[in-house]
Amino acid sequence: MARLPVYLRALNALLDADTRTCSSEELATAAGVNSAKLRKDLSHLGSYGTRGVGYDVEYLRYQISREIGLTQDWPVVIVGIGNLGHALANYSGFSSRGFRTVALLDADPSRQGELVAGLKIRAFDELTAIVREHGVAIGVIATPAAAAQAVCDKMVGAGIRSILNFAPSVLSVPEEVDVRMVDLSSELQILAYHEQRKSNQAIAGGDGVVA
Amino acid sequence: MARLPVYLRALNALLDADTRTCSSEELATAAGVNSAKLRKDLSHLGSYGTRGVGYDVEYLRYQISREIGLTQDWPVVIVGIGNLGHALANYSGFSSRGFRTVALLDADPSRQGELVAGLKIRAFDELTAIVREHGVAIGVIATPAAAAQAVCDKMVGAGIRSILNFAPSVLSVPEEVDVRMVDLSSELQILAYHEQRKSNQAIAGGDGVVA
DNA sequence: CTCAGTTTGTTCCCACGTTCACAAACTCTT
DNA sequence: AAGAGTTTGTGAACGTGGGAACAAACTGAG
Repeated sequence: MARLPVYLRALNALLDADTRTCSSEELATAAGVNSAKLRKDLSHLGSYGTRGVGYDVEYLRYQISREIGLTQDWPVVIVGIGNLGHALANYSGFSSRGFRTVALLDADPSRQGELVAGLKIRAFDELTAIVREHGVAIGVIATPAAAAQAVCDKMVGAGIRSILNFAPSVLSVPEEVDVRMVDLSSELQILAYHEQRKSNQAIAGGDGVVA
Repeated sequence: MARLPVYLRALNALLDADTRTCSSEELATAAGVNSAKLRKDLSHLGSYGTRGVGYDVEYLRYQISREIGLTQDWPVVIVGIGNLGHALANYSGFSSRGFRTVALLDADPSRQGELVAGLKIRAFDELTAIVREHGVAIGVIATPAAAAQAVCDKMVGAGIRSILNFAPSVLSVPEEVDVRMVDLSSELQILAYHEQRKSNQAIAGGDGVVA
């Protein structure tokens, strides 16, 4: 379920505030969802709450971590060390949550050898060997759109089965491979769409369509 | 609709390949969706296709751009110029799609004055004045989680009504304000979740739960 | 002009996810 | 020990979104 990471974040925040137990209502508010939804989500993992009391924050946190798979080590490779790849390599949110960046790859020879976030940028050709050596299952694509499909194909060929794609390009992959797409400019466009509708409503008091 | 930007990308790709007209089937494949869904989405905008022929790529592209609001200018401010803010400021996908970054803001005085992507980093205090001056409606938050809500509140106070939040923190805003959240580590966690289930299936041939 | 072929726009149906509402279960006071 | 007060887990209604299928509309050939 895509909301588990949100719950996990909320639980971590509660732990930081030394909260030992919490109700579904509190946790739901912190996570920004309905409390019934939260309870149903959690009940799919098992009965980790106590009626009349609530949830033990530490215990629930561990159970969700385990469910997501954060109790194990996830080696990750990042391909495409431009501005975005650079930022991702330095992003503390990855390493602090059980993800370990084992290699940074770039096709541009002039960048290879450069030190980013304590790792030397290596040649894209080394991908297969690195995946084999570290047992990498997750790959991050931060290349331009034109290169994304080729990088993806090589990742799949090397055995990677989960891909996080930041390139604005639809990837075609075998069925057993998961792709999650993060398109930064799409997000802005969606905001602009809603913003425009809000403006039109303010002006026309309607849907902005002139008959 | 959240899929319009995807369609727009696909149409741009078709235009680059000098395609004048396309069927819903082609466009749907390029966008990675079902053709019936695509037709239904497009029909919400109006009847821009011709039965027996298909859609005029250029015309449809313009109509979608107009619907999203890309025919107008969208000034944007980015707050928090760390690794990620830096990458966003340099990200060509924003400027090439009608979004104009008018200011970069950071609370850290030692960074202020620094030149990033042709813009000088300015003090966070200047936010309200900048929003007023440029008519900014969209704000991007790329600060640490701890600062996000305060930045958000100041944005809302200054009149910003659409916020793109990269900080891993749930923002509370008035109803009329839109927030889109992009949580990079959540994306990785969702991948890890699926990856773990795939591994368990491969080993146990079941759901991985031991009775 | 007519008819076969093609493709859009739309209707109908289904499945999923969300929410409400309530029973089961726990705590604490008296 | 019993009852009042909480809070979880879940069953049932509801709404939304997706997909198949079909009618309407266009093209082109004969």
